[in-house]
Parts: sequence; structure tokens; C-alpha cells
Amino acid sequence: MDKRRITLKDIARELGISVSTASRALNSYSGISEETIKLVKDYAEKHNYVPNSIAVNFRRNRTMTLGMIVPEVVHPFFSSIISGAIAATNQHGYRILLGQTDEKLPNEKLACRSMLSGSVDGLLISVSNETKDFEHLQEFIDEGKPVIQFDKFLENFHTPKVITDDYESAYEAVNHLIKQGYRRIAHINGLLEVKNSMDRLKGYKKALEDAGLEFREEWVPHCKNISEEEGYQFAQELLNLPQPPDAFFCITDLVALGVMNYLKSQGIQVPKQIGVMGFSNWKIAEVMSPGLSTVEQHGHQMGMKAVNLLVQLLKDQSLGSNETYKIDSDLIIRESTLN
Amino acid sequence: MDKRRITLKDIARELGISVSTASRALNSYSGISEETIKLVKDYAEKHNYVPNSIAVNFRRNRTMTLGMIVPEVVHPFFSSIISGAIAATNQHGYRILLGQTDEKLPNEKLACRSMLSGSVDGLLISVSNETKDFEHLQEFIDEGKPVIQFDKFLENFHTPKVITDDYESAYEAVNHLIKQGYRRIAHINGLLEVKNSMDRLKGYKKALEDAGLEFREEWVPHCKNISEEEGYQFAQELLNLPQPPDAFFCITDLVALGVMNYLKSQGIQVPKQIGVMGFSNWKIAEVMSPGLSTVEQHGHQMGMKAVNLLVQLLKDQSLGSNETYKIDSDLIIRESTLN
DNA sequence: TTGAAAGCGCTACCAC
DNA sequence: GTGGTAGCGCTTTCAA
Repeated sequence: MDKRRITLKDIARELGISVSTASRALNSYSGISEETIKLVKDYAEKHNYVPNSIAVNFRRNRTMTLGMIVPEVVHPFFSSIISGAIAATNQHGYRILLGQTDEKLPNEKLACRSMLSGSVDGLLISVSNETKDFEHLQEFIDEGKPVIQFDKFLENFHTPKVITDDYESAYEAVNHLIKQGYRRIAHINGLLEVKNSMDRLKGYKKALEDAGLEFREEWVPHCKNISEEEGYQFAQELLNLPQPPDAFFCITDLVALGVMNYLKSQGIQVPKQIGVMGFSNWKIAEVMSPGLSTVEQHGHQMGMKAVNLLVQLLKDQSLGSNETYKIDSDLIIRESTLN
Repeated sequence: MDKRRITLKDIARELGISVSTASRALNSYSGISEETIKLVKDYAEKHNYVPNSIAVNFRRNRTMTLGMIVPEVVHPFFSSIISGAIAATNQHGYRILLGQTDEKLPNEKLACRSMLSGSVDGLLISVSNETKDFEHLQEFIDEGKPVIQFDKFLENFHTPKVITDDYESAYEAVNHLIKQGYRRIAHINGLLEVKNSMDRLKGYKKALEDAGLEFREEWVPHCKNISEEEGYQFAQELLNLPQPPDAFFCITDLVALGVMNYLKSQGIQVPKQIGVMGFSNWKIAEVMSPGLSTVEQHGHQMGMKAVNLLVQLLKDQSLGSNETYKIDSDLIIRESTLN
């Protein structure tokens, strides 16, 4: 093993030219004869020469690799973001180094550390629920490596951001419920420290307000894990309230599934008696019966946009500003809200 | 931008020692005084020294990065493999460079090329449907870089393989259908050129044979895209046969979903009139109604196993042999087959 | 149009 | 126990 490919030196020696000439010929620099170029390229082709990319990177002080850190790979939304990101990187000749945090800050720090100092040219990150400050991310900036935040972000960490408009999407979702005649709308939210949860909550509140509907704290429980179990649990609790809600706007489709399961277990009719709305448009939303109304977030597009932005910054040798790019979401209406 | 971190040279200069001493101190080599080690480490810590990993890699001729190529990231099975792989790489100090082929050979070749010559120390790959030969994979071997195939593999490319036992799993799945009383079992298969499809087909045939049941070619259509639409279509075609089947064993849960949808559209009762069995245990299998019986493939475990194998080969400086490691699968029984 | 040579940051070999 | 230095493969400046 450890067979080595031929190097520039080998080519130069065999062809009786200098290493620098060989290098220039392969890169088709100006000021080199067609003849030499052909000679070198043919030789390289014939002997299957591939430049040692570590050496090239070392010399050029870049890696043509983008770091991408997500909370969870096994999550339809994030995997579609990853897929879009890979597609876009390929177009630009970059590659994706992928890290995963499982929503744990220590994991995030580890992933960052392993990408610092030469492993990547820039970073795409969706921060974990536990992430409150950004020293570990600032290190990239300090190295002159641009950072793009997507989906889950820290507001006070000033980088370009690519996100779903959670406020607007939630507003529209709740507004749809209202138009369908639901009046006592609960919102199973996430942790308030997470920006996305907070924004969805704000959109929810605003929609209620604009419709002159009552906001009740007790109708807004907060999931820690955004799990099916929590959905089930909270549906049960809320429906046993003296004033139970008549609709549930859920932070994600998985939570909505838990809600649906509880309603089913109680023989409660959806959408007749209770309306249910999810968020994210996972495949399960389509498969549930009744079909779950939800919000499509276009993850693939988000991944592509984030990469395109980062590549542009790299091209411009810029760290970017604090702009926010919103990826349009779409309300997907299925049976679960068609009262 | 382009601020640089301090280098070994800086440390050496500031501390009035040589670069080599500084290097040895940081790596805690033997033959260096405790005093110097402390001095250097403290200084490094204080000035936030991080070794330039490109330089280290260049020097050591390795990258601590494993290439991973999958057909599709947005696929519950593959994303759980990726997740397991990342978890395992982190434990070993490696990272994952991720590529995606969309089941296209040209994409696979591109992904390979971009990982060759110094970008990764070894490769984990699940080949595309179009992949028939392996010159592009052989290049890794020729460079002395070990390759592990997982899930979708080329039999004649001799590397370690980590797979689901498709034959056995299919056998068990069909056997379960038989035990439930189904007698005319169809199998919606994939393309025969794909090893996994072929193996599941074999398992299916063997189960029928062992039970003395009839095998009918017309009951075994082949999906090109393994899609929901194909499931729907084939269910329709097969049920319009003079001799329609009374159960469907589907190559994947998504195809089973299509089958279920067709049956539902026709008011056919599952499992009463027709039994349906999927493969892979996606979340949709649990959500469908009736719940879909299927086969759990333990993707996370497969990803971890593949990485552990690769890391071991790297440690042993070996390219590995042609062994096959089978990850146990589990039959998950839900309503759709409980006749 | 080409060659010589420096040097990227680090490791490791050879002296002392 | 420490320093000096070669050199990994490549790009790029300077000279010719």
C-alpha cells in the first residue's frame, strides 16, 4: 500500500524541464509555449497525474472545503438543506465537511474546533438549542473565515443569515386556522430561548391579535425536545383544561403527530372538532390521516442559498455583513384544518 | 480579514527556543523537560495557538478525513447511516467529507475525483444504481487508501462490505406473510442489476419455495425509481391480473405507501383482503394507517460499523480483505400484515 | 518562454 | 534536552 501518484517533480525530470515550467503548463499560465503545454499535459494525462491537493491547499492556504454543522442529520428538513448545500458546492468546486451536534453545545464546539485552522475555508452553521454565545464561532471570523448562519441562528452574532421567516409563516398558518373558523387556538411551542420558537410564537400572537382573538398563556406549552411524546402529552393536558382549545398550531410536524395520536385515542374528530396544523412539511404530514396542514420550508433551496452566499464571500474575500435572507415558505393545506 | 493565527515559529521566537523544541513540547514527545513543556503549552494556550492542520496534514501525508458518498442524503436510511458515521468518526478524531450522487454515475465519479489525492484518508461508499464497474473506486486503492462499501455495493469490487442481509431479511418478511395466511404474494422489486434488489428477490423466492407456494413472474414488477407512484401503478396492474395477488412485499416503505394508497382508493381492506409489507422502517411506516409492517435496517449502526472498520484499516495500514459484515435487521410487525 | 529557488508550517532526523 | 535543518509538493517571484 501507500503507492504514491507521480508528482510534478517526476514530470519535470522525465520531460527534462523544470518544476516551475511543468506547474505553469498544467495551469495554462500565460507566457508558456503551446508546445510545452501540450507536452506536459499529454504526459500528465498518460501517467494519470493528479495534483496532490494537500500540497496545493497548503501552498494556497485554502482547502476548497466548506464546513457545515447541523443539529441533526436525521431530520427531513436538515437533510434537505444538506442535499441542497452539496449540490451547490459541487457547482463551485467546493466540498462539504459535515458535522453534527445533537443539539449539544460541547459537540458544537468540538465540531468547530476540528474545522478551524485550515480544514475549511468558511463555515455554514445552524446552531444547537444550547448555543447562547459565539466565541467558538467568532474564531472563524478571527481567522478571516466567513460564517453563514442558517435556520437556527444567534441574533447577536453578526453574520449573513439564511432563514425561514418564522414570524410570517406562523402568522399565515394561524391566520388560516382563524379563517377556517377556529377560535381557541393553542400553540405548542418550543423553548423560548430558541429564536425560531420565539418568532413563531410572535407570529401566532400577532395573528390572534389581528383577529381580535384571545391569547392565553396556558394554551402555549413549550416542548423541550420537540418530540411526538410531548405533542401527545400537551394535547392531553390542554384538552383537560376548563377552557380547552379547538385547534393546535404545532412547532413541527412530529409534535403534530403526537397531538393527532392523542386526539385519535380519544375519538376526537379532526378537523371537525379540533384543527391541527404542523410545521416543516415532512413526508409524515402527507401520510397522516387526516392529512396534516403544514408549512413547507424549502430546505434544499436554503442549503443552496447558504452555500452560494458563502462562495461569493470567499470570492470577494469578504466576511459579509449582518444581512438576513429569507427563504419563502408555503402554506400547505390538507384535511386537518379544513373545518 | 485573513488574520493569521500564531505559528510555531512565533512561539519559538518569543520563547527564545527552537521550532523543533516547541513542536516536541506541544506534542509531549519524550526527551523534553517538563519545564519546557509547561512553558510552551502555557504560551500556546494563552495565545490561542492552534496548529495549522493543512500543514500538519501535508507533512504527515494524511488528512484525518474520511470520504463518504451516498446516493441520497434526503433518505431516512442514508441519513441515519451518515449520522452514525459522524458519531463514530468523532470518537476517532476523524471527520466526514460528504458527497451525494443522486444515483448518477457521473456524479459519483466527480465526487470520487474530488476526494482523491490527499483530500481523504479512506472512502466509505454506497454506490449508485448506475455503477457497474469500479475504476473510479480502484483509484483509491491504487493510492493506498482503503475503501469500505456499505449497503449498495459491487460484488466484484473486493473490499470490506457492511450491509443488511437482504436475502435473509426478505426471506423473513415473506415468511411472516405466509404465516399470516397469505398465499399469493407479489413482490414489487427494484432493478435487477442492483444487488440489493436481486438479493431480496432471492429471499422472496426461497420463502415461497420453502412453503410450497407458487412463484409467478407476473407478480414481480421492477421499480426504476423506487417511488410511491410506481407502488401505486404496480398495485393497480397486479390487482387487475386474472390471478391477482393477496399480498405485496415491497422493496421499500415508500413503494408500500403507493400500494396502500391504491388499495385505499379502491376501498380494499388492509390487512383483511390484502396484506402489505414494506422495507426500511421509515417514520411513514409507523404513521400510515393501518401501520405498515416492515424491516428495520439499523442505519446508525451500519454507519458506525463502516467507520470503525475503516479507522481500523487506517491504523493497521491495511487495505482490508473481501469480508462482508452483516448488520442485523429486525422484522417490525404492524397491522398491515395481521390478517 | 523558461529555470532557479524561496517558502508555506510543520515534523523528524541528525548533531551536539 | 535542545537546536539546526531538510523536506513534504506545490506556486510564484525574480532573473535570465
